[in-house]
Amino acid sequence: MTHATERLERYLEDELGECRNEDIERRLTELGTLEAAVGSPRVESELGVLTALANETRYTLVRVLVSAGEERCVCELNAVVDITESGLSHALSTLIDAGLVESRKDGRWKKFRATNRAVALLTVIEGCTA
Amino acid sequence: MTHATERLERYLEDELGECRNEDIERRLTELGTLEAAVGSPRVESELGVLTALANETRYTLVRVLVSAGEERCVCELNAVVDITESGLSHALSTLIDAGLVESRKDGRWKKFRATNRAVALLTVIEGCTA
DNA sequence: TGGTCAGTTGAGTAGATACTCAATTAAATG
DNA sequence: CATTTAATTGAGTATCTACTCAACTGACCA
Repeated sequence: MTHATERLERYLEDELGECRNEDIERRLTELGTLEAAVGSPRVESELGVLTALANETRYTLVRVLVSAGEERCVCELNAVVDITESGLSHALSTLIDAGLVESRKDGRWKKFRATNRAVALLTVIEGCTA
Repeated sequence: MTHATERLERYLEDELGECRNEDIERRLTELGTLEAAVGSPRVESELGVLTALANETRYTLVRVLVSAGEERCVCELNAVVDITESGLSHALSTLIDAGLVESRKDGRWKKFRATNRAVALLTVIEGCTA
């Protein structure tokens, strides 16, 4: 029995008054169920969205696009983040992969707009953060 | 005039038909307003929450605590993430700093529970992710 | 059709991050 | 009071990430 399981055993003794092997196994199963409640490809996708947003440059871009409420050209976005053209392109591509922005070619310019997903997320984040 | 501003000038010429200096300045101001719409300490706090969630270990912990719906002991959480006791403690401390979990000492055990903020965020993330 | 321009791509790198290990704290217990 | 135990802290490190630079693609225009 591992160190961690021994500790869980002592904890269950405290909580339940006694602790048989089946009590430990039941609790471990229960915890495993909570963890696996949603499929792992889904968690991967959720983590992808979170990591895309969890960066000052990208978060600023999404915020600007969401509050603009309409599409903006790369050359306009270049004015709001202190980064090279190349870095901006990398950032926007990450955001597209995460489904947070969409893009469209317009003549010689390329325009980006926030997706519904981005709007929903930013609304809640702003709403529930102190 | 910088390279970036020259490009914005050409873009505005395309968009507006003509472009005087005041047109460029107006657009730059408008973009700056979008960016600064919310104070920077607030953005910092939002980014803090996002970076806390944007990690597989911590995201799993929050998900387990949210779906458990009640407090869980460190020794139980140890069973759902493949990490040392020390690593788990670091992770939980990051989550507390971000206001995503709360803790309480109970005898010799320490119990953690998800905050309302965590519940709200996870609900939206799960809801709007494919 | 050669040049310019908007934007992308990929390699390289400095700095950030997520762990582990070892030492430590603080509480319960004998 | 000494020991055990739950959990934390801090230092060290391997890995990851966000950027820059340089080279490139493809569209537009002279």
